[in-house]
Amino acid sequence: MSSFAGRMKEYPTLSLDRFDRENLHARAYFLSHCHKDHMKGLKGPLLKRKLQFSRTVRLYCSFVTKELLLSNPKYAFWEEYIVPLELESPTQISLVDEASGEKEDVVVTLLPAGHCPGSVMFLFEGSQGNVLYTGDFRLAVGDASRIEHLHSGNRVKDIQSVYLDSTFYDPRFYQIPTREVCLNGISVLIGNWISQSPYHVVWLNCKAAYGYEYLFTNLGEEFNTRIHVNHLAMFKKMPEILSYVTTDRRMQIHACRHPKDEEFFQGNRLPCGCTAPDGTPLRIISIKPSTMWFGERTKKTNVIIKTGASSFRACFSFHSSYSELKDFLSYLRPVNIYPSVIPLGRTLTEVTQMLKLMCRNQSDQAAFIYKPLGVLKRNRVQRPTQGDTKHTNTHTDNRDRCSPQHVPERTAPPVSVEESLPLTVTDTQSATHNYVDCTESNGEEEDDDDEEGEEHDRKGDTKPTKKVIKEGERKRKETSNAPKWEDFFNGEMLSDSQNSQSQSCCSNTTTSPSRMTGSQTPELFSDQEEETHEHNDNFSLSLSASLSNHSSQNMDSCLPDTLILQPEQGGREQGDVSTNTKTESDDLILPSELEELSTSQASQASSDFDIACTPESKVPRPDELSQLYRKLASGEEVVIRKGSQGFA
DNA sequence: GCGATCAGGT
DNA sequence: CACACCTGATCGC
Repeated sequence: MSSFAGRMKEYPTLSLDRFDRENLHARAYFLSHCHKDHMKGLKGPLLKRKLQFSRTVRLYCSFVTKELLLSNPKYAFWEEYIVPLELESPTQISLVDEASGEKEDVVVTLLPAGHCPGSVMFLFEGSQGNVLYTGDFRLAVGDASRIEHLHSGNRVKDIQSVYLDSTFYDPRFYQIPTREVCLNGISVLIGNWISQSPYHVVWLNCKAAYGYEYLFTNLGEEFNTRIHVNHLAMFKKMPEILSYVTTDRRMQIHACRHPKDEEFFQGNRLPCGCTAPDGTPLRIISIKPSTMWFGERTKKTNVIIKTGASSFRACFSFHSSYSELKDFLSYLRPVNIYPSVIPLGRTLTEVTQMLKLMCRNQSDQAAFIYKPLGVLKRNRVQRPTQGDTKHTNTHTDNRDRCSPQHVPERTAPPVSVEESLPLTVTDTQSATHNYVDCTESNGEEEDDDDEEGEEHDRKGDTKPTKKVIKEGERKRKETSNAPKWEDFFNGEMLSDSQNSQSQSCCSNTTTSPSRMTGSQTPELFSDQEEETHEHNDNFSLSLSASLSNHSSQNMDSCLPDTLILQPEQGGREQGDVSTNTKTESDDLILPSELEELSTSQASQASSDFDIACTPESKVPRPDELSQLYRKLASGEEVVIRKGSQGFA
């Protein structure tokens, strides 16, 4: 939860995501997204009063955030004070002190944050340097390089400070399966259930917060259905969402919530009722999206975990993992990094210390510390990235992004045109008009033209950036001026790299915890019921969450995600569980287990790092192995390194 | 009576 | 595995 006080050192006259206390005196407000912990004071009477007496104070946010905010009557009074801005459209804002008339200009650019619909990061460029406030965000490894406005020409902008969503800035949260991987796991689980009969339904036990919408849209698309939800009104101007949700409860996928007594409706009860219109009892499984993370030494990332007879937890994260954050920061290399969240069990000092390592003047040190991991992991996988899931494009270069040493001094790898994000000239103009409206002044649309062009990347050289963008804009799907929740999806589309890098250390195996080699970290895999349940095959499947384009389960197919579904137990609550949806079952387990074993073996079972082999050594090939076996069997002398156990 | 804050729950 | 949110108790105005 954000503990950001609302103000940045460089531009203390504006406030972000906090609207109480000192922030009451701000000259401009910014709301990164519509979550309550970023809206403190936003409906306060003091602020309301201030607005009524002010001619210049406005709230800046994305169109989608505006829409969501105003859908709540408590914030309706903001309507005339909100200035929605297009994504990726640098907009000059005058910060006016109404008492003295003193004025300071700053250029703000909204960047997609991938956290929830409408969520953005704010890039400020002005006399005090370039400052990035991330709000809450989830970007995948490599995404920073695709954000046009973080670049100037082919270089990374000189960022003075980053105000960071540090929710998971802790090695504990080293890895969180990518959005696509998680989505895929959920899809498989749902597909296997609802295909059994029209009475098999799924309840997505989502929190009352924005951020699950992409789940709904993707599932809706995949299963050609709508998701049952309680309210639609907030999405009325967002057809991309609206077309996948409904208040009709005769759906097989639900994300509805009961107004009260949530605990009563846990497990396999459906908030909107447990029987079909014709009276037939529904067969319900519940899926609770929740964050799951994995240590750096962990190969497996089970995106689905069974937590009860008919309940599951599915991996889902609104925030970037530790490795994603490190990638982001090592790409930008800001001078300062300020955490806006203190991860549980840590102190501000600790986090600040850790973040220092990612700051520019510490860069050598950071590289020294982290380089080995990146190098080793990267080297292991040679195959090109497998693009995965329907929303992913392939970017074979992503893997490189992983390691700090690939971050150029200050020059960014050129962002290819097709990867760049859109900015239409009209966007910019309309945004500028917004600005003009609220602080009477120059109506000219070129605010950046006459910037001092010297000092290379320093502040506000938006001009070159714009030029680059113009080339790229064609390639992107049309962006209209209409309010669109793509603010969010843009973020989504950025993360097309997926499976490759953030999990480059993984092999695609499916094993139960008990079968794991000693090197694993067992606590991560204590899948609640897993060990206690015997497989009764009623609903047992064990497969990769990313089935689509992994025809074979090669050792180096770097898909880590393993979907572990345990058999449906007895099912008396559901009345049953007739079925046998044993899909790709046990036969699949074996080969991968073997792989798992031999892989661990090769790395001496000490960790999941891709520890480099002894220079002369290599992983034995099958034929070599059988030869080895023969020798062993015949009693021939074979040199065996300490710790090797032979292949079971 | 209202808002802010905290504890406790999901 | 924690997120974002809700409710209810308490306190101050």
